[in-house]
Amino acid sequence: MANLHPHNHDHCIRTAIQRAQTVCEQQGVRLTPVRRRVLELVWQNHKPTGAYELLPQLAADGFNSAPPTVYRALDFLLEIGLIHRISSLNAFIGCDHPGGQHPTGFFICTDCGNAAELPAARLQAFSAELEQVMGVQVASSSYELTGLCGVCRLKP
Amino acid sequence: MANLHPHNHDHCIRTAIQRAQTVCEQQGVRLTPVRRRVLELVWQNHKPTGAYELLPQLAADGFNSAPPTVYRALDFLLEIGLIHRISSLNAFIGCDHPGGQHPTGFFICTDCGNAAELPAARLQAFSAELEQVMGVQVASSSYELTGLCGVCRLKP
DNA sequence: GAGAATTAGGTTATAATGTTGCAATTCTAC
DNA sequence: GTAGAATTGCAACATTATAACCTAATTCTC
Repeated sequence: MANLHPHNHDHCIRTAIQRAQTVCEQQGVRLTPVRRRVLELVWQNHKPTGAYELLPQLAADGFNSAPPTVYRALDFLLEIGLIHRISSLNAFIGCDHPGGQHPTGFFICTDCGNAAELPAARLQAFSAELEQVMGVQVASSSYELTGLCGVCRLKP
Repeated sequence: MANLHPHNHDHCIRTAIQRAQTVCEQQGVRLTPVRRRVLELVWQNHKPTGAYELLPQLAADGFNSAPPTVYRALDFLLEIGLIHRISSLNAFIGCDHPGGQHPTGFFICTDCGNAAELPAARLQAFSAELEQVMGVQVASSSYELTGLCGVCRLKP
């Protein structure tokens, strides 16, 4: 729930970038300037962010800013698990704990707009339970919840 | 898993429409010709169906077929829980067990394209578990899984 | 049953989101 | 340093969804 509460924002971004670099080195892929900048922007917004919101932000930095540029960067980041896509919002958000492939899951507060990643272990367990019960073989999954977060539910 | 296996298709559609009529009467809303036809088409396709796929199908029946017509009908059907929206596919599919509001959840086979609704009770339980653990209040939820269904995973 | 209020549908245009195809450039490995 | 691969630039286009405004149908109230 860390990201539903106030916190040191710059720190978030910096560590996210550092982790990204590590992951990219490990996987032998390139964190190019556009890709890095897109990742920074996604973390900077710190809320689910649409691809088209990133375009002007990229342009402001002197980067090329046509849709394919952003989508290619986002696809790359999705691919190696540095961000997630929240399809009910057509939006993207930084991954809390990149490194391995894990199921996507978010709670999205309808009041403040923040999104908190769901505990991967529980998602994994539930997915396994469903595989069992339904006799299927799960390849990917995404769970999206909306409602009021711990902070907003206590507001007047 | 009923709808991942061969079955009497016309029967599906007929019962879906009958249930829809009941639900609409109960809720005091109108199942107008366009709405009914859209629901029939969604069931007829029997796979997640995009709004724009419905347009020519509606046109063939002599109905008006502009995007707003279809979206209005789909919104109505969503509202009263007769269909679900699968946002990772931008598609719609008939609800197995309409009547009450319940969490949306589907397993989508990447091979045959069929979608099976997840057991609502388990979704409900998992959602409650997450509410507890995360201290949030859930208003809606949608779980979308992909992979191989029981039939397709046994194919060569 | 007349008239007001509500709900539903028709029509046109446009917004928002995402993709394709190809040429130019940059990087990597040898 | 050169061939091949990966990345980016660019222009056009495809898909999905909504806004705005008006007309028609239905329901409600008296």
